[in-house]
Amino acid sequence: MARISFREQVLRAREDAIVDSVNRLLAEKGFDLMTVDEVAADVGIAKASLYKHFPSKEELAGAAMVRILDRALEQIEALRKDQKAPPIEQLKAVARWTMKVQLAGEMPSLPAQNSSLRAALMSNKVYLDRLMQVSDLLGEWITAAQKSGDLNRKLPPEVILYTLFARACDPVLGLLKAGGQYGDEQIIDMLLSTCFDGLAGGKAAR
Amino acid sequence: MARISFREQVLRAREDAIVDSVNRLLAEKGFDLMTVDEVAADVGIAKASLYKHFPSKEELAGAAMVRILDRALEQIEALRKDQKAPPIEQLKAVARWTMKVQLAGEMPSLPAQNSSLRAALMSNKVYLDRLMQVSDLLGEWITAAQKSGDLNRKLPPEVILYTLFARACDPVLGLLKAGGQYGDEQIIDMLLSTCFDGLAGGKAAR
DNA sequence: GTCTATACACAGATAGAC
DNA sequence: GTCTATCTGTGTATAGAC
Repeated sequence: MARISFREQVLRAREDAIVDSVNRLLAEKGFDLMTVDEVAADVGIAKASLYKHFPSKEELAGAAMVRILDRALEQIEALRKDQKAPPIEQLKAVARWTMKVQLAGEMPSLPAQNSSLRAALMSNKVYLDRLMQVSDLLGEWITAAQKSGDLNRKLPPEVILYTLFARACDPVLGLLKAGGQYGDEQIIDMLLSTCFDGLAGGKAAR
Repeated sequence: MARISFREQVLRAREDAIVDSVNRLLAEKGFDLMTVDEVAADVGIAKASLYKHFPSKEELAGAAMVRILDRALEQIEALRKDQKAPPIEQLKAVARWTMKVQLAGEMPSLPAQNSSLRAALMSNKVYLDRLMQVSDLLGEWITAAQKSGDLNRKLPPEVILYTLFARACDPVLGLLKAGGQYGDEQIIDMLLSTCFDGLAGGKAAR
């Protein structure tokens, strides 16, 4: 491992703090409503200093996305080491983690519409790399679960993958949480049920 | 029915054209990225004229939402007259219609985060009224379908309702359409399957 | 009610001193 | 690399003539 100077450590720590703020603000207000001024204020530095670390608002968002994907990869790797569970359970565990993060207000979900943001992300190699890693790992579990019959064989794996990804920004989570009638675990259990067994109930309801 | 002057008819037609544009732009770029200038340009009138019809951007969005809810109510009423189908099939038909509208680029979905918009909608009586009407009608079908065992009895009706509403802004639709591998009907069939029977496949897969 | 022209606010990004 | 001060563009909303 390369040696890192003290100066660089401080720099890393600061950038980490920045990404922390961006992550939270992104989860709270979304990309369009988050302002760079807010980020700077939240970190406690001047806006111009922010721009020395990240060249644009889009890059800020990209860094936050890379980080959440890294956290996801950590989770996935940890699950892979506990080999005991079958693929379907691994997938449910990942989905559960995703929802937990969202309910905790730590899921930076981006609008699919903003074109400047999309362009920036699509040319962000690190982001694309992480996204592909996650997709590949989940893809393995998906095809395995389809082979064993735990997931519907008629569905293209792609569709299953997208559907799982979409759990990260499912508005139902927020609506139920805002309703205040259910605890986080309860909400997650219900949505896991609707996701894997459907509104009809599938295996579980009969 | 009240008599309507010619002048008023022209006014109505113009406002209809405005809401048309807002609806499409809202579906295309979302509330935050849609600008009033664009709307005006799209309708072909000056921005100041727009503001004579609607007092704010939020009201514009509200009008578009009222209209899509009215279209939904039309659909629902039409289905109610064809009494032949059981509640579960009625619900699927509504979900199918919702997805079709979204794929056609005519579903004005709003960000859950924008607070000024939320405030405006929550004090928009017409909007709230339509929303409640739709909720009530769907709620009847939901409880009936639960009674007959076609929908999971363990799920609170609220959760089912929200999940169905969420189909109107499901990002998976857009992703699959962008992929270009599947036709609209195919996409809708797959997502209807995952929605009601789950990723595991439920009744359908076995 | 429709227009042109403009006020006003604010956000992203930069300049330049330290 | 951090700051204060500023530039520049753009978006919502209005003024005021017709």
